Amino acid sequence: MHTRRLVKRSILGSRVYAPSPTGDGAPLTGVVQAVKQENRDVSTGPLRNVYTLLMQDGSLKEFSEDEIAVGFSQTTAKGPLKSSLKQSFCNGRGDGTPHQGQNGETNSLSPDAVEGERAVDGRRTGRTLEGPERDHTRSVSLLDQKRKVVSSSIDVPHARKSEEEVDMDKVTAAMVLTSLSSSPLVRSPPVKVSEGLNGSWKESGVGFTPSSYSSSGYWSWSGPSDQSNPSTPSPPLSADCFKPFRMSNVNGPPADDAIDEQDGSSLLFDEPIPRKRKNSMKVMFKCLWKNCGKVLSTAAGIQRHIRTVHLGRNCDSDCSDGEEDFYYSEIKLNTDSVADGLSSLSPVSPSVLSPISPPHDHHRRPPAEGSNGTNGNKDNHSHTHSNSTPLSRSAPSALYLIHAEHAYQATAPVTIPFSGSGSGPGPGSAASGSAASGSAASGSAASTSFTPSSSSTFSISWQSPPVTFTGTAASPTHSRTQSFGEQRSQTIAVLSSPPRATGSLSRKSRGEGKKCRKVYGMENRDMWCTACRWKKACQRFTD
DNA sequence: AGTGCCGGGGC
DNA sequence: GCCCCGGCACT
Repeated sequence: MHTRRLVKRSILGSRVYAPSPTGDGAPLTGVVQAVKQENRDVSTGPLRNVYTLLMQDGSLKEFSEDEIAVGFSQTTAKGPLKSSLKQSFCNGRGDGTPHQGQNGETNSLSPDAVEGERAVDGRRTGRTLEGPERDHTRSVSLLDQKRKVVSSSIDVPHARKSEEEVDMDKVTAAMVLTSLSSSPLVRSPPVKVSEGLNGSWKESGVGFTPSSYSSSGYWSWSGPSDQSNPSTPSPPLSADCFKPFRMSNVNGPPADDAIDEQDGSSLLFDEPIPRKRKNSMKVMFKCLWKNCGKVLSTAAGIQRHIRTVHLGRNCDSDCSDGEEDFYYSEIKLNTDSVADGLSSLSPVSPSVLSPISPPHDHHRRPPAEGSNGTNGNKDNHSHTHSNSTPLSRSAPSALYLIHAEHAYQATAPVTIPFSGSGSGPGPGSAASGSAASGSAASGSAASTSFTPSSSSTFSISWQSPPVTFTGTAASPTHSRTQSFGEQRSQTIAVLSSPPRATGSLSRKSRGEGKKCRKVYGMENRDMWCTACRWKKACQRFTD
């Protein structure tokens, strides 16, 4: 039913026979390029459709509906031509169902109808590109005109589009618009799709014709209802096909920017939107710029971000030299499994995911101990502090937005090392690093960062130097099984909680060096440093 | 148990 | 600020 209606209203692109201007009786073949109505302002008399035909010689001529030999509307249909068309069309549909006479209006009237169909489509799409200016103006007018033509001369319900169809129209339009503007690479394949489409889709009962957008102003295709069927031929992605829509943009349903921001990334796949959505895959683009980590859903967006924010270029993408490409990476997400992917994506950094190793006392003080800042070990303190700074800077900004739940975990020393290149060992080695913590004199260096395996792109560089932290004493295995959120919280606690917030629990381990007591003994207590005498941290033999 | 040292109190 | 001490953590 559906396709039949669509076919009914297919006018543009149809090959018709027109009377020879010389009047010698030899008909000329032309392709309908536009339809308009005459006598529009005349209240009396019926409206008359005038068809602009692209003749074989390339010229454009206008003919009234009475003049051309085609089954348009209710006008005359030349017997043999009509029957020929009808026959071929029925064959094309593959259902043999008898059709109403006006069905033939869409199709070529030439004897080689089947071939003609493709030829017409190919020509039509080609034509729309060959004369941009002309086609632009024409396309704009076509939409309006066609709407009227349909309503006035063809008995077709106006409101044929379901909401799903409208949505699909938007999706398709968005997809095409983005494909046109994002990457030239995606242009070529869709053309092939379109070419094959003219055969296969029609044969499967799908009528994708220019008129399908005429009644509503949207481009659309009317395919099988189950768009999700992977085996379903792709909807027309041809840039050629959609160029008129883009140029005309009468109703302008899709906003370019909005689409670019939302679905543009999807066009990096050579897959139609429906299939991609079925896979629930989403591509995000992460800014790799230091201190940034911004994640956007579109390449254009991230490029714009990099260009404007990091490269300091305010110009449009035209003046881009492609340098932005080096500063972002693509992240593929399974939107099903990563339900909170977006929320967790930005904050997650290798530092967050680093394994935690318990403190060891081969050193009198773990390097991070200096964060206490009360033992007079200024070097340690400042060192740790300076280490934390790059971490903070290099971490995604969203890190600071994480609320530190489970802050209580940040009660014991922990080392959170990670490699700056982000190429550190994966989860498995993280576990090994934790296991080796007992013997790792430089445990922080031996420990490894935890790179989430869910996405390979997490291994991108975060431009952070190795750093040792004092923080949570959760067991290594715990940290391995933690959810990202927990790990984030843990890191936040590390970054934000005062070193001594938990009092004695964060008490630094006892120094192993000689102290006044040992050196001088109880007998010579007067020789002790003041701190030792006062049972404070020795200030003479600091380690 | 010995030791380091934090927190606190008295002066 | 000086001095001392209780008490905890660690070895």
